Amino acid sequence: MTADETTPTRLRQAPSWLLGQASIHSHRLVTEHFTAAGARGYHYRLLAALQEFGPASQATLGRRTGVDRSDVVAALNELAEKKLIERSPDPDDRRRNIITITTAGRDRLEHLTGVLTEIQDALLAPLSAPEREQLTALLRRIVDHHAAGR
Amino acid sequence: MTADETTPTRLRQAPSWLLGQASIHSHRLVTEHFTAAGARGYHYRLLAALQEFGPASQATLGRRTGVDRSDVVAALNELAEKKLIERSPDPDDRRRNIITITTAGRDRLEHLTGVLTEIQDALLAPLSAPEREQLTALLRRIVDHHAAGR
DNA sequence: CTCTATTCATTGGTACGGCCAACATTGGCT
DNA sequence: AGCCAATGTTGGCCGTACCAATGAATAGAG
Repeated sequence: MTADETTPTRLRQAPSWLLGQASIHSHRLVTEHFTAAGARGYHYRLLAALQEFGPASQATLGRRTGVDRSDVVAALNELAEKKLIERSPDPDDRRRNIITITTAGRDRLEHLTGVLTEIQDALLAPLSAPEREQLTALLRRIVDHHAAGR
Repeated sequence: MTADETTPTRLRQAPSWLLGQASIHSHRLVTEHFTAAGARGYHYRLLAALQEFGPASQATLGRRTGVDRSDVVAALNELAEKKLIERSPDPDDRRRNIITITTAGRDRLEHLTGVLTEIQDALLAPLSAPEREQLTALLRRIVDHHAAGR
């Protein structure tokens, strides 16, 4: 057969490897579905933050979404071109821009959220509902643990 | 407080997000520890495949480790410089190179395997032993599922 | 046995995500 | 007034995953 495609045991055993591989598949799904919808990960993150917490400065958006300040700039430029957000100077602090989501932005976010839901289903296809929750809970604990250290 | 750093609910809920975040932390741990040891992910994968399955062509190595053929070239160049592998032409098929792990390569692999073990511990710190197995099993099923479709 | 398709190593380039350094502007604190 | 911190922005780096194209060489079909 294709013993040619067997993964070394040392790798198969390591959770870090499994995590990475799973993340690759996940990332591929997200990229495929999102690019088909004309978006990418950063866009969704920023739109979601704006929708949930309302207008904010770019720095705050970066903190909420885990996107670097410098990358926020580029992503917002792209979103602004598509009229999904608006950038206006903050009168109370002239260093800042106040970013606002537009109606078109909300619509796009809703649409993308639907896409995201499909993605989760494809990603977790082999797992039952309780197993999915189990996995989510375990992952959340890992993420929280490592996020705690800043 | 820093409601400034709250992640949007839509993201926190998505397993793809959690997977990605966990993978980032995992990747950071791997990178830190490995670069401290003078290696990187690709090196370990290739050495592990050579150790477990013996000498192989570059294409085969790529298939076994999930590394693109073109990236295998670069990684093997680096490993060859450090005398951890040897490249020799295949007399039976002059298109191929036969890659062999050296004694130094085996030593390095053992050392890196130790490093990897430490990494797993840091990564899974918040989980109990049975929880770690649970997570590993769930991840494995996801990875296998998506790897099946090539 | 020839012709075609496939495989191989290699080069070079793309995309995306995470990250860092620097800079000028502006605000807060004392 | 003076210093430190925060902000937006530019420009860059790295790692990982990819894809396209090339020339050499082999395998398979006829």
